[in-house]
Amino acid sequence: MITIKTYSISELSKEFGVTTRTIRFYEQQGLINPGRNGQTRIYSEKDRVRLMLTLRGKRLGFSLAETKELFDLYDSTLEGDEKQLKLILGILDAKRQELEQQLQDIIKVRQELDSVTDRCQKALEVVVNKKQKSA
Amino acid sequence: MITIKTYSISELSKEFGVTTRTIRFYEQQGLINPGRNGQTRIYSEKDRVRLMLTLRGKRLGFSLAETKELFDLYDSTLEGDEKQLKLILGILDAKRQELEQQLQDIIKVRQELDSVTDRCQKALEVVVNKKQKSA
DNA sequence: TTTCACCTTTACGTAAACGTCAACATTGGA
DNA sequence: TCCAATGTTGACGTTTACGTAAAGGTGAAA
Repeated sequence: MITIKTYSISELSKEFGVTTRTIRFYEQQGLINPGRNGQTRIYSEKDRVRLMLTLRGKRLGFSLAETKELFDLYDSTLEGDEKQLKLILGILDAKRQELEQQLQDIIKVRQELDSVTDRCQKALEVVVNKKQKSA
Repeated sequence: MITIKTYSISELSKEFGVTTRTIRFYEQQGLINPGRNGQTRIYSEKDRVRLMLTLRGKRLGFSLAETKELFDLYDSTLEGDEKQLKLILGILDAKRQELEQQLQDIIKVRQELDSVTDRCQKALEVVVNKKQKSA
């Protein structure tokens, strides 16, 4: 007998630190597609992964619509015709470029943070020195 | 005579591809602080840089409030006392961790994009092969 | 059996980040 | 002189991503 691991909404909510409202909202937006036991939602591993991916996208500033688009693309790769597949490849490439831009942004912001930290530490030294002298 | 480079709102709007409404909104939120010539706003290089940084932050999913916080931190490093400076250093560290998380996210999403691309290209090959055989 | 904890739907509320008028000032050219 | 471009301040509208009740079903434990 094969048993497939499933999750309740509160399990997922705890694991990822989001409210159940959020999870239901993502379903409403077509990002996840849990099964049902009567009225109650049952989440599969696939749902869990998609939730994870959705949250990861969010951290990168992806809108839910963008993430859904990627999910739909993923699903459609199995049945697309030539034209469709080439279109998908194009979109994927655009996303990759977006990510590259973000990577560059991160590097720059990191530099800026470092520079402010430096400046801050020097200001701190000055203050501490003054305190020592006055003591 | 020293001349300092200034910019009009439309110049900046064109350079960065945002509407003038957006620039005025950022001012209202305290992110930039242009001078005035009568009623008309005059933007300095500092304003231009801050606009650039704000937009960069946006691409990384920073809220305007967060970016403003960083600007305020930057400004306050020049006059902070010890306690204040240590607090700032703490906040900077938190931001750095956030950036690290984002970097990890980007790497993972990039992998996922690559994997979908792969899958897509293989599906494309299958389609193209079929076409050749039928020809 | 009642009291939880946990689940559900429906629906209105809200904060952020602008868009989109409206109505008006000012300024450099034809 | 007048007009088009560019600027200004409100102020209301819109989208996204949920928050927050309200009102109720369900199963297990006490």
